[in-house]
Amino acid sequence: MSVQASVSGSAAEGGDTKERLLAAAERLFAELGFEGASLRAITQAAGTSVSAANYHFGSKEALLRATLRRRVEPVNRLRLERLDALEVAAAGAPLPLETLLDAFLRPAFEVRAAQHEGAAYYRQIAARLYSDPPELVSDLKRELFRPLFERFFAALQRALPDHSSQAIGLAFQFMVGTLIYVMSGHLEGALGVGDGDARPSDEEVLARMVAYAAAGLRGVCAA
Amino acid sequence: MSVQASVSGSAAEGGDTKERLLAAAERLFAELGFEGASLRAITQAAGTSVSAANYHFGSKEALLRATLRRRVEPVNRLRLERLDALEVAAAGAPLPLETLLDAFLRPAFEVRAAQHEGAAYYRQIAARLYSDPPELVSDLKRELFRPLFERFFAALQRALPDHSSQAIGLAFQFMVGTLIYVMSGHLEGALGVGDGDARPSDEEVLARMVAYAAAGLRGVCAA
DNA sequence: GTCTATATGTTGATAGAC
DNA sequence: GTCTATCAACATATAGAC
Repeated sequence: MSVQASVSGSAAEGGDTKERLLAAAERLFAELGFEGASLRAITQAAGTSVSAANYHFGSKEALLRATLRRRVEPVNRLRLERLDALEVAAAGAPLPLETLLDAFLRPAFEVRAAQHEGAAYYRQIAARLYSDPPELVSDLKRELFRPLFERFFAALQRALPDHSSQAIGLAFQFMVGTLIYVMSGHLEGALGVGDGDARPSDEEVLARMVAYAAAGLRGVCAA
Repeated sequence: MSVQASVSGSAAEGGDTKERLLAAAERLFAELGFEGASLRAITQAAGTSVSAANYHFGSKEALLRATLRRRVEPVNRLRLERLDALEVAAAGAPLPLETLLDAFLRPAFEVRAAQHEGAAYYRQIAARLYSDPPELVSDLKRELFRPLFERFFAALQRALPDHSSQAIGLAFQFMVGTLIYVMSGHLEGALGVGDGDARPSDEEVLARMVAYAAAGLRGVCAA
């Protein structure tokens, strides 16, 4: 009965169509951009049809938003879980700056490393949020990042009580810019980073980023 | 003779076709991305035809590279001029870190501010270099940035003699990520930056960036 | 140098069978 | 849910007149 139904048809090949579409869309959007990746190429890579994609997502734009949300949400959830845990443990005391920055930065590296096949494409997803047509993603950006930003901003203000909120806000954005750049894979092939000898590991890059951002945040007021 | 020739034909409307094409392409590539901006839309905005664009640039891809080169080259020229002048004045002594960073960062702001109508679109040009299909721009990136990078990297090593070259290389890339983010206009509309009260001026942002990057570079070794 | 006209392919979305 | 077939619109590039 239901066994026969699940075996018949094209759903039998393992993995449901919706998930295959998300995976293919992620890869092709990352490689070719929103306009460059045609719905036909995506659905062909997913082993399905254009109309199946429109059935599941309604439009190409909605498919883009679904791919972005799928990757960003777990990172931000992890960030907030870490921050919650740290604040509970600190029992009201301000968190050390390095600890706070690590809670914000590390999840991006962890989730990227945890993607099996998506790892190679994950790198460009964050960048797309900042280069694809704003009308497609600005609402999504607000939805995904506003609650996160407010929590970390408040924690930074407690960690740096002598800083103006403008200085903290700017420095926080500076750090976000660095993170997007690194997550987009621009360190690979960057001139002068690990030239000749060893390319730095994720762990090295993260440690340097925390040190750089912490020093930068502390020093940003010496303007 | 030549006067008549210059008056007749469609070149008389002021501003030559090539320049109008570059201006229109810049705007539409910035707004819609490489694939999103059609050659038809660009040539129509420039008041000319598709075949004129292909005559002047050969292909849509070459037109993209020309728009990028047109904006990036003056910035890098200015950077190198400043660095040359500073090193001559220092007569062999290492340059102060803040001075060096200012020479790298300020030209980006200056050139952006100097564009009359291009200013609104300039912001996304740098970002496009880092999100458009790599095969279209990676050679161009190397051509435009390698000589620049080598000069500034050497100057940074002299300014920070106790830092490893890996630490300097990474921190330099961190700063580049911040600059691209800021030049891409993501500060505008960023949550928590100048919310309510005054939005920071270019001069304020630049001063904060120099202070942030200088402190970050000095502190990046405390990993 | 610039145009009109056109060749040739692709796009996103939908209608309707199953 | 997924398919095939089809639509109107649009793409890039070129040919050839002027």
